[in-house]
Amino acid sequence: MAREKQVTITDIARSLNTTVSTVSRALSNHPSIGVEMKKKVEEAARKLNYRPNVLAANLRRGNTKTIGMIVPLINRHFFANVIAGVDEVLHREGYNLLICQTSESLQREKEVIENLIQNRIEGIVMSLSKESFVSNHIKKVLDYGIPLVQFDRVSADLDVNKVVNDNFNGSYGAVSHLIEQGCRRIAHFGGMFPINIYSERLRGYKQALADSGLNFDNSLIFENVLTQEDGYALTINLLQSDSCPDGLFSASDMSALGALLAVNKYGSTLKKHLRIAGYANEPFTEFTCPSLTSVEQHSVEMGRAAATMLLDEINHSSAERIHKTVTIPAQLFIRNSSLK
Amino acid sequence: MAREKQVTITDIARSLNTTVSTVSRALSNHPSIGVEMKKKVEEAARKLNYRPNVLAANLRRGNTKTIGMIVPLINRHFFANVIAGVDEVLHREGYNLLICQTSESLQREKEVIENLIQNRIEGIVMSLSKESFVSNHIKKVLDYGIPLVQFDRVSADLDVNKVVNDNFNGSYGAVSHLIEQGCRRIAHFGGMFPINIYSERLRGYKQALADSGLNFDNSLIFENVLTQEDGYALTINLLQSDSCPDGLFSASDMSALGALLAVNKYGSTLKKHLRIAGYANEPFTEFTCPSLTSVEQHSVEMGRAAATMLLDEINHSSAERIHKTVTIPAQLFIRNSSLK
DNA sequence: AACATTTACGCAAACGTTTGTTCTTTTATT
DNA sequence: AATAAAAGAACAAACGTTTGCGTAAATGTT
Repeated sequence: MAREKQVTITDIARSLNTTVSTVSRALSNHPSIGVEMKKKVEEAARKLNYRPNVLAANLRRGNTKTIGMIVPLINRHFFANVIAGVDEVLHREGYNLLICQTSESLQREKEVIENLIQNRIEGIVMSLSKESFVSNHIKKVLDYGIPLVQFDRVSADLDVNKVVNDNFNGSYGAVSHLIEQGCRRIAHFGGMFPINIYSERLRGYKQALADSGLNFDNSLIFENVLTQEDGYALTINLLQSDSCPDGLFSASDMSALGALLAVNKYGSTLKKHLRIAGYANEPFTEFTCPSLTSVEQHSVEMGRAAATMLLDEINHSSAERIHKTVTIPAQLFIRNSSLK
Repeated sequence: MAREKQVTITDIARSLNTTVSTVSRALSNHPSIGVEMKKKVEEAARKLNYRPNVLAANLRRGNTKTIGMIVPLINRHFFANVIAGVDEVLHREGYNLLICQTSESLQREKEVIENLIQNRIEGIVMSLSKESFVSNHIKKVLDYGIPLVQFDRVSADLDVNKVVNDNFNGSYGAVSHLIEQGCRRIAHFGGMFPINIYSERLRGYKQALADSGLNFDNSLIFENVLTQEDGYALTINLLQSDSCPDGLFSASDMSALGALLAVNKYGSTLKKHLRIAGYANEPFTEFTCPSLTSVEQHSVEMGRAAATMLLDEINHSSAERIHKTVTIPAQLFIRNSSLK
């Protein structure tokens, strides 16, 4: 508000008895300005403590060098790492990153999208909130001609650039591993199945069972068990039931952790055991007792890939582009929780 | 680049045979515009798929509603949480957050500061990189009249708003706890001592020893032992020495974890034991074997406090302000690693 | 009925740049 | 020495808003 008068190129021009156009070109090292004039301008700029106003520049030339990023929660390990990957390649190319979090709310997602458009960001990389089953608000981005790449939680019904973890194979590998370890009744703690990542993990789970000739028991599949608490409570139930499973593949490390703690606490007294595998390879999985088998998603790499795709679309904006889906391989980290 | 012609208030004005000023005021619900005109403008805006160009608006009215945030690493648990806290209060007040990471490089820190100034952010909340022992580049921010609040790693020699964890008391409490548990020779794994947080933790450590009448052994203090690897290697050395300590207070959970793993592996064969406490209360501390005693820093709360201070300075910009330091209490989480 | 006030809107300048065009001076070409 | 070309710099418009001021018509006051 009470910002003291900015010093502008007009001030520089006046101090040198020249014009703004000359100063502007001098500062951007334009060839048609003499080397002597450039020196003088640079010195005057320094002396006056001048800072270019990039708002004005952006307005004039019609591009902000910034791209918008939308994540459900900024401080989740996974998202923070994707952000880091995105920032890495974007910063290298001179772009700024405007980061917004939706807090898993569709309403907020709509708001931040509007906000980003109005801020004239040049592209968006985003992951959907848990409530985002519709995609009208995403279409607005496309209608406005803004390059978009979705990552992780993506819109199944939208033809846009996407980068996703190979949830199917990640899941398939984890479940196959449990089977190899002797599991015959494997439970699955999933997320909300309409969301692509969770449906894919479920699909991988089913396929692995099928390919091993194990029959599939719907009563062993649980939707929306993603937290430590839910995993803990549900596992206690399972351990007490007569048809207790002997393995668990969880779509979330948190609920896998809950399960692990439940087994630690009640397993021996109930004479039941569960071999467990989780998903996401959260930092703690290495240190639990026993250590937790999990699937690494290479989140930083996902961020890099997303940013690279976006930049590519921004730079080679051939009218109608073909939208690709980049799949980042999943990697199973076998630890003690799943071993015999 | 090939951005299709923007639709502007000029287009709206033309479509209604009125002027841009009327449209502008109508859109911002100015009282001197008739209700009927407002309706027409809003409808035309919707019909034309108009989005205000906030760049232009910002340029004109001389304020961007965005503040800059500078962190060493965006995907560290601690920083990600502070960011979340900052974003929470800033978003609530209608501000955008431009986040930059320095990757612990002073050079990058200088660059992003310049960049933020040039983007005319209205304030900065930042934590220093590990290389930032000088503060000329920070002074530029102040010289330019930009409200600044530093958090966590702050400049000792600068009179600015700060919010810091109570590192002294956090450390003091942890060491006192170790002493209560019977430790008599307590080692300290520290960071780089010129950095305020690490010097404070060292100070708390020394004070706790002194207050318990324990004598202080310089050979038990180690600078810059912050990683799991360093903690692990160093602890093995300690376990093998004849003057092995019986306790360890680490300024980092990572090196505390390394120590814990080293003790797990070699403690029994070497017939040595260490009670351990770390700092930061990283998510994994709860799940290690044994679980790791640590000090919680309330990172989200730090972020909220920092943002609140910043907003306060922005809004009540009385020419010369008194700069405060807000101290967030530390909280000791006692777990098994430190118990007898 | 004459004037004052209010309501609703138009005019034009300003924010700080960038950039196409024009103009003057210097240097090269013949 | 006359002319063409190149170099260096100035002019002015434009980017899309906001906002102070002016003004016509409508309403209120006496």
